[in-house]
Amino acid sequence: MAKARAIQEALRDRVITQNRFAEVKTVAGVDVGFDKHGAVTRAAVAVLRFPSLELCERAVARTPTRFPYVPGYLSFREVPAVLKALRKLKARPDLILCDGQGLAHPRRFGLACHLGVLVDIPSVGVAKSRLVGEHDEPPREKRKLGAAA
DNA sequence: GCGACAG
DNA sequence: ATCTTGTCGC
Repeated sequence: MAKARAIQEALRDRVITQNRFAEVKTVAGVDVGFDKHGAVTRAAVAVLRFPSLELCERAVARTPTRFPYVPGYLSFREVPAVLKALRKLKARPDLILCDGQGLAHPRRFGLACHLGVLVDIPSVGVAKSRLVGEHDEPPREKRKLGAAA
């Protein structure tokens, strides 16, 4: 696990938070599942035209599972299969949405960051539940533009 | 030592 | 993630 930690720390410095004002014409959605009782990792990616959301292309890839699920290190388990699926695409998507956390990670380097850095494509983590931290319920009303942080 | 813990 | 019955809400 120390090795994974070292890789994580190194790649983290390549995360860019700035808006690069890229025009998003295609968005990729990625999710991972497992076959053979966890022995095989299976990643699927669907690329949609934005904002019409019509399907452009899709790809599925399988790789032998070589890393256990360890909170904080999920990317090491799922990223290999995702990279393989992305390599099958004809065109690189402009943005990637993936299951799991991105910056909301104890070391600010969740699955979305890890993937985004490796393929150099802006990515957003869309987790279904919380890894760490807590928050108050956001105000129902939208904050005024330009209001103080 | 105990509890929490993306997927 | 994966399995899986009963239950809840629209």
